[in-house]
Amino acid sequence: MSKDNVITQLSQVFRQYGYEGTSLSKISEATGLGRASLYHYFPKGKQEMAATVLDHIYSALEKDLLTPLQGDGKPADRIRAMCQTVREFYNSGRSSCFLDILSIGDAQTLFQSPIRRTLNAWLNTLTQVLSEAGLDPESARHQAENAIIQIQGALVLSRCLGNTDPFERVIENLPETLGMGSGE
Amino acid sequence: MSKDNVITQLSQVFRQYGYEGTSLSKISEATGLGRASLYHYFPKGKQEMAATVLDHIYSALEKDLLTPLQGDGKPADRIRAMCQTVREFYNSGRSSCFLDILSIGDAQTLFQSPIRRTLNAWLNTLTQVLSEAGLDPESARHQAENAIIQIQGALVLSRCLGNTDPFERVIENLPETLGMGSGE
DNA sequence: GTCTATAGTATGATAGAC
DNA sequence: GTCTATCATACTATAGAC
Repeated sequence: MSKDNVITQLSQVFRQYGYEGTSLSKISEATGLGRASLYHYFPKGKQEMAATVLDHIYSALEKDLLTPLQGDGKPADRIRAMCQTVREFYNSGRSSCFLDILSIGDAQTLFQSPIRRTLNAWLNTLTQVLSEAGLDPESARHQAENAIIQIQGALVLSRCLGNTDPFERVIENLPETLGMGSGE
Repeated sequence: MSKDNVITQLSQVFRQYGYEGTSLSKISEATGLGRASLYHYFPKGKQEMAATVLDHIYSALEKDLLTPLQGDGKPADRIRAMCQTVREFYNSGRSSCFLDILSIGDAQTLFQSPIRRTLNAWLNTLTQVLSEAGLDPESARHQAENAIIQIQGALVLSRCLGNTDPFERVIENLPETLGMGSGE
């Protein structure tokens, strides 16, 4: 069992149950490893597991979202590509966001710096793209925030209702919401 | 110590720590009651405590939000009143939403029906008001969803960033986002 | 109505065999 | 690298005194 494989399984448990709701027993069951075996990969225990997950999230964000967003296509095309990646990442609205989940309770204090780092990276990159598309700095920043607000809100609504329609609709309409319906 | 008083304290703990992150010790500390004393008010224990909180949320929503929304003023005025109530309820973005928090992990299964009941009541009432304002049924429903999506998303963003600005901005702009800037 | 005491279980973590 | 066995602690919940 490779560490990357373990982290992937780990992530799904944390994202579903949250930090305090995730027990080593649940992780043990999900990975097939005994509770004690997990300490081979994560000597500092549960806290290190969640921190590692957040680290992987940041890397994935950078690789699959931020780098493409900084590409050289039309801004509108890059935004559309982002929407597709976002849809896949959140499993069409069936999976929650780690940043939402891991910003609750004691986890908020424990992981606020990686959470803010990740969120700010996304916000800043989006702001830059929207600036390139012609928005003034303040509007660009606000629209970047609006995009993430809509994604997060749609995830919450879809989770509460047990229905992916709100998420799908938000993702579908996000490009034109940001003022890039078809052209640049 | 009245039961209503206990419920108020309870709510703050659940909303901050989530269902699994809330221990009877934390509740005991917040209320000043011994762990065992809590069973006098809630014989079925922790699960009944959270269920009671959700029940209170529903009542508060109905009384402070839905009834005013169904009043006889202009739709735009009623929406603006809702925004002010929402701002107070979420403590200007410093407090999380119970529906977000209690839809995670095992709590999702335990409380999905009161959560959906509450959310649908809000959505349906908002849809009705937006219909009165002249929107066709489909648009009214979508705009109602959009309002709640923006509120929930802004709460998540503000919580993650430790900054109430996004929430404040969303609430400020919500009326015009819904197409009722100043007039009808 | 609130308490002390405690039962029974689950938790995160460690030691050490293989 | 994975395991069994175990520790110390925290948890939810209950019994019963006052």
